[in-house]
Amino acid sequence: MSALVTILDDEPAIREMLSDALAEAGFRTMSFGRATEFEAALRRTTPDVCLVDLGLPDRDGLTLVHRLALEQGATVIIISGRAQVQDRVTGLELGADDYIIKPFDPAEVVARIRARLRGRTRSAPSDTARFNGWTAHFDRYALEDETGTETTFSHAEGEVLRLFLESPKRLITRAHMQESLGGAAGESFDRAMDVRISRLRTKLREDPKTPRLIKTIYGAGYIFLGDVSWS
Amino acid sequence: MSALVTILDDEPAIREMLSDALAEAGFRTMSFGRATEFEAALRRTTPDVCLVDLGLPDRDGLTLVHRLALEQGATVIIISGRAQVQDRVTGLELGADDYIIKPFDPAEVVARIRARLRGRTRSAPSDTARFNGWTAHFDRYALEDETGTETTFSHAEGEVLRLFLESPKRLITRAHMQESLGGAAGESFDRAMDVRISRLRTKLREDPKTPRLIKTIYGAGYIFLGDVSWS
DNA sequence: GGCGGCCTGTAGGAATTCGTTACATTTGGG
DNA sequence: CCCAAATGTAACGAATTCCTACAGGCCGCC
Repeated sequence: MSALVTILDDEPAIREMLSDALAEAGFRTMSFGRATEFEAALRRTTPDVCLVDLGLPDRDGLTLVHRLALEQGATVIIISGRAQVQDRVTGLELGADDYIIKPFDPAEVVARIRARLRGRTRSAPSDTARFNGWTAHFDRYALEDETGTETTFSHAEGEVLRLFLESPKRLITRAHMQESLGGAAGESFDRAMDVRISRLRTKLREDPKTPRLIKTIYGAGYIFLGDVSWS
Repeated sequence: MSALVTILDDEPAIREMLSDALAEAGFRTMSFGRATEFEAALRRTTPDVCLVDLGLPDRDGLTLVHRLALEQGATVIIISGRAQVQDRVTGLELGADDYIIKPFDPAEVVARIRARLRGRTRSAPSDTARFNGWTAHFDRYALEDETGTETTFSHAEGEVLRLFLESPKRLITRAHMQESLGGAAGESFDRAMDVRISRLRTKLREDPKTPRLIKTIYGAGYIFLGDVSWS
């Protein structure tokens, strides 16, 4: 599945230029002219990379970047006409992953997006993860207690657990989850996901009232708390 | 443990400028003027980030970048005087994580290194705020008492609380709040905000008669009193 | 083939979140 | 002091999510 890149810029010409170049490079794209539209879309899906113009009419761009990058853990590339070094430094320190100055060449934007996507999967694929006293062995579908007791989990449960462990402390939208789990565009596949998560919560011995590891964000998705280390 | 950054550049002045700036920023540094020295050092240590100048006397820089980035999995930032778009694109496509053009500002180099190190852990850093005996844990949606007792708050309540904590002791107009909370269309969204604040006040155990933290400014908006410190 | 067990999606009711409505209360101007 | 506008809050209801069955499918075993 190709990566999803969002474009947030108030100038239609720039949106079009970017989305053409990105589509030709093989990315899926979504364009927005206003921050509010963009934020509405974020409730339904999780982009792999967000291109954000700082000069927005309806919102302070830097605040948006901060929330995207630090609160939600998204990958953010700022595209801005402000070329001062100080602008770039503050943008990057607020959590942006890259900073591109207008006017730009679409080819460079594509190359920088690819660099960000590449860095994500560089770590060697491994199939055991430790988190908060638990150890998940994906090779033998077993979940190990802190006392060493093992419970097995099914393939479907493992898919959900892996998704959570690969993006801890980040919001995972239902749409993104549905896409990652190969969920056909089923109309009521939501319920199936609910059940998968419910069963996973049971195996993790979560208290339904106060979940410590898998937290529900009403109307948005889920977030996995817990400090994960792969090996 | 601070991160290790290597500098590979044939000009001593640039090496010194970079290593000074990086040391001041809290990194450990190692400088090299020739690729062969650098490669010898690589056999003994693994740097977190490698700064590489392309114009080296004893080796083709791009080949070195390619080997570093793709075969060894290192994080590479190219620093080059070659400013053409095509140079940047090929450098990034050969595996570099970033490309900085000479002349550069050391502050931007530091910011870009930090961005690379930050991107390594996909989990969002914990953001918590302390104020007047309370501790708000936005990552797990919990509000902690001065005695350590925790209450959870919902997503909507968290949005309001975050807005207050980001601008303490400043007037927050209803219009600004409405815009920040995404409520775009609703004309009678005012009531919704009132209710959100009411529920938040209940969780903060505010006495309705004498609010200590969230003060209402009749006809204008709200002010959050209290000394906030983020971490 | 038939039986039983495990996995997994579907269904429907319970529980939660949160905006809306309705009404009480407060504020500030005349 | 009176009134209209602004604000607080309880109660309701729509949307969303959780959970307990239940059914179909797949596999192994007799």
